[in-house]
Amino acid sequence: MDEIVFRPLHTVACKVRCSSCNLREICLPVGLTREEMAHVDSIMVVGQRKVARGEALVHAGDRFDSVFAVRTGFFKSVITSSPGRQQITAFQTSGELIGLGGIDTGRHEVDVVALEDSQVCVIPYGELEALGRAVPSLQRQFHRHLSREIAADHEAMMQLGSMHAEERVAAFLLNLVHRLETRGFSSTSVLLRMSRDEIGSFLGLKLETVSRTLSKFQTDGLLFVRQRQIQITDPVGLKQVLEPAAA
Amino acid sequence: MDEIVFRPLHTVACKVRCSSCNLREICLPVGLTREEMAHVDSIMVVGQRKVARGEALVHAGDRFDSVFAVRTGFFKSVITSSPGRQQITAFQTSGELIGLGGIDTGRHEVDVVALEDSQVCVIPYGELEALGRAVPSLQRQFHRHLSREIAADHEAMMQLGSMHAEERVAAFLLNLVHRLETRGFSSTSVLLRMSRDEIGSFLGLKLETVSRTLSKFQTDGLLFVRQRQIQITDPVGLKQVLEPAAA
DNA sequence: CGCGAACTTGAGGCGTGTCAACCCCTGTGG
DNA sequence: CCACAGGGGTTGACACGCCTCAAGTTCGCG
Repeated sequence: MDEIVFRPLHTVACKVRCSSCNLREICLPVGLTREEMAHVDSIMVVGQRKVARGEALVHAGDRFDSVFAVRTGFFKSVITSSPGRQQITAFQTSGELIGLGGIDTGRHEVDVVALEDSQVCVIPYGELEALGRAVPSLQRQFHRHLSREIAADHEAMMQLGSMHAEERVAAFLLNLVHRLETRGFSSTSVLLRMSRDEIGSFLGLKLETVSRTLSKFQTDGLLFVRQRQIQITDPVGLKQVLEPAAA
Repeated sequence: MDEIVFRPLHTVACKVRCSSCNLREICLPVGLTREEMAHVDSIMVVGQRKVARGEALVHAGDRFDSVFAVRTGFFKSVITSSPGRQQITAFQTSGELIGLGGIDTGRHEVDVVALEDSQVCVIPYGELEALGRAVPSLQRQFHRHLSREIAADHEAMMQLGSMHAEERVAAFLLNLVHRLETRGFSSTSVLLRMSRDEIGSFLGLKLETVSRTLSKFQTDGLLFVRQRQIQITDPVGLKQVLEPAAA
């Protein structure tokens, strides 16, 4: 009811430059030369958008015309088929691209919701395509991002299809911590941005099972849990949860 | 022990032309004009390769330098993490691309195995990239294929994460039949190319559960099963398995 | 300070996994 | 042409992991 009313609903027409972004080593333009990045900056109009916690960045069914790169914050992508049936397909954080599943049909296939106040770059897909033709290494990086999402989805399928609850939760935590570590955060301490229910939706488990599993890990001395704050005390032990029969 | 010995292990250096391929309306070059397709034919060296039933097209860890388009036959893509833990991530048939998950790392992440004697086009990735720059609509189609795989993986995650056994099997059959229908096959009759065990691996179920579920569908009058031959007698009923509470 | 949402923990039920026996189909060799 | 072997498929009995339902606690936010 307050400031939300005044915030524009769509893209802020404020130009953002990749070359001066602190995510340039993680995000779309990884590995571009200074000149290439300057070229990208000069041609591609990248807008910026803020999304408040709980708000949707895109809705399923929306026309697809841009991909989004997370600058700051945390998002979930949720697919809904039959009413009531929902599945979180990914959690995205800084430097990760959102909306890639919509290129094919021209419509977004997921709802994307901010889990905390966040900021994204809005990258018009048409411009990205055109610029990819002019800057091969940008094209290459875009393809790598698409491919990375495919490989990540396969890993998620592996977890959903062939792991027990403890293994799924362990894999989830290790994956999350690893991604955060790449971004300069602690490798042993995480503040979860998502609820137990959301973790469960991603892992194909109920929230109670997630909660119980975290409690068990604490009992087993692998980590400390206090609500959404997690401190991993035995990273090796946590990895061993994934090894079927350790020596 | 017979002719297999004489079949070259790698790509047959035989040029294949997209323009004269009967899959051109389904495969990578969908929607290209006659001129564009001629251009593609003249530049891109697409090899061909035969893969016998049970043989691997690629192994996980292999250097990635080509994507493959299925011409004829059927494949499974299997990801293996910890020894013993396996997950089939997809079944591919004619017109579908294989190996897209390997672009990012430069190594294939899956084993791809033929489920019947098959033929693929070998599309060198470097050439595809270059040609995409020259032919925008080819680039667009390639992106759409990448995006389609992402969306398909999300659908698979939805099945694995939030459906019961009956729903998964029904969704699997409907998806399979739909894809085959697009290729001109019957929408009610399928000859499964994969074993119960392989279906189970894809769906996150045990082979016994797959078998039981198919039997139950038969008892319920939705279909006839005889080994790998399936005749869908009540397509509407089968779809209703996916609707939580039908009227 | 108090309400509601999120989380934890317990008890019991159900769906799918496990283990095992049997059947069917195919291919092979006598 | 039949016997046999073997892999794939079916079916049953039972076990167990996760879900369901429910009560109680903690935390965050207005």
